[in-house]
Amino acid sequence: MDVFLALADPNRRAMLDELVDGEQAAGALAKACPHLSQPAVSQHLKVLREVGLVEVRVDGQRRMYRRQPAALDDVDLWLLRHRNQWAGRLDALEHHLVTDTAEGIGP
Amino acid sequence: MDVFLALADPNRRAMLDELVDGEQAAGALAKACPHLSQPAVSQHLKVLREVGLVEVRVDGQRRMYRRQPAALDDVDLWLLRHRNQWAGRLDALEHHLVTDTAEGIGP
DNA sequence: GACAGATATAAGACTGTCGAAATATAGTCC
DNA sequence: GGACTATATTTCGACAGTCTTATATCTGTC
Repeated sequence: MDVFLALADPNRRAMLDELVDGEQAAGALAKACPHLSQPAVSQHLKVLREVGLVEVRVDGQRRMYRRQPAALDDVDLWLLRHRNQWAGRLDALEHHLVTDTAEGIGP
Repeated sequence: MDVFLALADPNRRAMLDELVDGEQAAGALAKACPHLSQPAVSQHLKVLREVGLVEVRVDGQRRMYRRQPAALDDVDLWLLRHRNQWAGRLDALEHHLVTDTAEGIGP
C-alpha cells in the first residue's frame, strides 16, 4: 500500500480532513465517521500510519493521531510535473478555493 | 471510479507521465508499458478518459491521447488544505525536485 | 486484582479491480 | 470487397481491499 492508494479511499481522506484542525483521539475520529464501525476506523488508521500520513501519541488510554504532511511529498512531486501550466490555472484554482471555503472563514 | 482512485494505479500514473511531453498514440503508450498487454493499456486509457484525465483525438486509425490537467483540480484542492505549512516545506520539496530531475536538465 | 473504557487485531464474507485471452470494431490500402 | 493494422470491448479468473463480528490488549479506577 502506497500513499496514492491510501488517499484513494474517501473515508481515509475524510479522516485526514478531520485532523486538519489538530490532533484527535481515535474515538473522536470514529464518531466523525458515523457510517463506519470502530474496527473499520482503526484499520484505516493503521493504513494511514503505515504509509506515514499520520503519527500516534499515546495519551492514557487514548491514542492521539496527528497528520504528517511530509508523507504527501511524493504526491506533490508527481502533481508538480503534471501541472506545468500552473500560472494559467491558478486563477481557476483560487476561485474554487474561495468559493468552497468562504463560509467557514467569515468574522 | 474517481480521480483519486484513477491515480492510485502506478501503471496509469506512468501512462500520464508518458504524455507529459505531448500527445501520444495508444499504440505508443502500449509500447511504453512492455509489461502490459494491449487490451490492458486500452482499459487503463478508458479509466483515464472516464475521469477526465485524458482526452482523445482520432487521427486516421490511431487515437491520439493528451493529458487534461484540469481534472487534477480536485486533487490540488485537497492537497492545498493539507499543505498549509507550505512555506516551511517548500525547501524540502524543491530540494527533492532538483535532486531527482537534475540529470535531465543540464546543458 | 476486578472492572470499565478505549483501541487494536483476527477471521471471514463480500466486492471491486487488474490482467489475459478472445473477439469485435473501425480505418487504410490494394 | 478483402486483407491488414490499430484500438476497443467482453469475459473470466485471481487477487486485494474493505467491512462486520468477535476477541484481545492496554490503561486507569475502585
